[in-house]
Amino acid sequence: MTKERILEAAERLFAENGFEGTSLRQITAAASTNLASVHYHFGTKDDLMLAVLNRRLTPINQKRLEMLDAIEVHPPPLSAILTAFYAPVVELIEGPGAEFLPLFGRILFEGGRSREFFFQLMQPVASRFLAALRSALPHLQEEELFWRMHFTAAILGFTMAGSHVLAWVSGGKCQLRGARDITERMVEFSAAGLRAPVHQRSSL
Amino acid sequence: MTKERILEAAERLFAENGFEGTSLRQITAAASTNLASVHYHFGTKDDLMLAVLNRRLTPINQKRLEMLDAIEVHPPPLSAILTAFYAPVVELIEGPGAEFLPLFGRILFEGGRSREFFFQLMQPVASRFLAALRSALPHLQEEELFWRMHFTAAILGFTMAGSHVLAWVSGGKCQLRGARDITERMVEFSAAGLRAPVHQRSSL
DNA sequence: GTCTATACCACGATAGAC
DNA sequence: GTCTATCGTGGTATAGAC
Repeated sequence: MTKERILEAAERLFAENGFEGTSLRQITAAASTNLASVHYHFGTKDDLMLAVLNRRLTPINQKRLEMLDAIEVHPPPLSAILTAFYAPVVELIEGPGAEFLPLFGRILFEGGRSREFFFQLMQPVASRFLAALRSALPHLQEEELFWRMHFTAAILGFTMAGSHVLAWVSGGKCQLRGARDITERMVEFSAAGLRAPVHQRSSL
Repeated sequence: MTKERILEAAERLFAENGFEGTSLRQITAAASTNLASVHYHFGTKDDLMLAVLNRRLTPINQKRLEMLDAIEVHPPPLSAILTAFYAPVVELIEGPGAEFLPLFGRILFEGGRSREFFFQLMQPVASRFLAALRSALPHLQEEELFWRMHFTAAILGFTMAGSHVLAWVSGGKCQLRGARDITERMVEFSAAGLRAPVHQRSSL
């Protein structure tokens, strides 16, 4: 299927060179098709980007909600909530979706329509997880919870999108092992951060 | 000074639209000069980007090392180390460097020469801070320390580069207050994460 | 040092044959 | 559905007057 090949090539090239940094000519060459086929199947370059994003993110978000619903302890333990949030993304590194990962963080910074669309796809996930976190951390004020949820997302985004950062920080000594290992490290760190005692704020 | 005006305009536009997404024509128009002056003062578009990066990052890193050296308690407390790492960046939000912040994270994801250059500028800072963290957290294995330093950097990068993420997570309810407030929240969260107990890893 | 003018090329998009 | 051919725009970079 031509459409599928275009999606595959676009995913890889957008991840490598960014949206503006990738031309439709590169994409169609990599997909062994012609320039016009992109417009036939997707409309514009923008729409192609949204299709690439949607193809990976929708199944991930479904899995996240399934994992959240599958937690049987009530109120759900913090580590289970975080695992449900992290694991479906981290698992991509072991499968065919690995090409997508650098895009994951990039979209948040590149702005444009893809960022809006990203947030739109994330909305049901965000509200469900915020509710779960609220029940696991009832003592946290709403604003504090937002900040800490933000930090929690940061850890995922940076780790997935920027493996080169880790490679550099560690001087190459630190490599990505299995998805389980990474998820555990992220859950450990962010669970502790979410549970950190809140000091009084010094300034307004 | 034409050179200064170009740097100013380039910083803002790169931050808004990315490197590939910004044209020299946009930059020279915003700087009220002509297309050729960029090549006269900086050489290529690439070199201009490096100049923009260097102008902000070098003073920040100097201040970081000064703050680290100024800690008088030994071994240095974790919160003081983290404050020295975070504060010089966060303080930009209150000054003229605020335009630069979105670039900060973007560079890590956009790749290219600017990322290499970024790491090069960060190298002395990274080794000094890793040493300080090692002395504050002597029980952590080297690999664990690298991961957690990575998460610590993630929190800074995401918060600085992606204020829209926080705005969205909170539905606009959560706004950026002063630099002190933000730094404290980041220090609290990451200090707890760095101190989290290490469980045995399940997989290799 | 700073400008105008322009060379030259790659871009996204489209029309129309097959 | 897929192709070739082409349009118009805007990209980086440069030559040469002032």
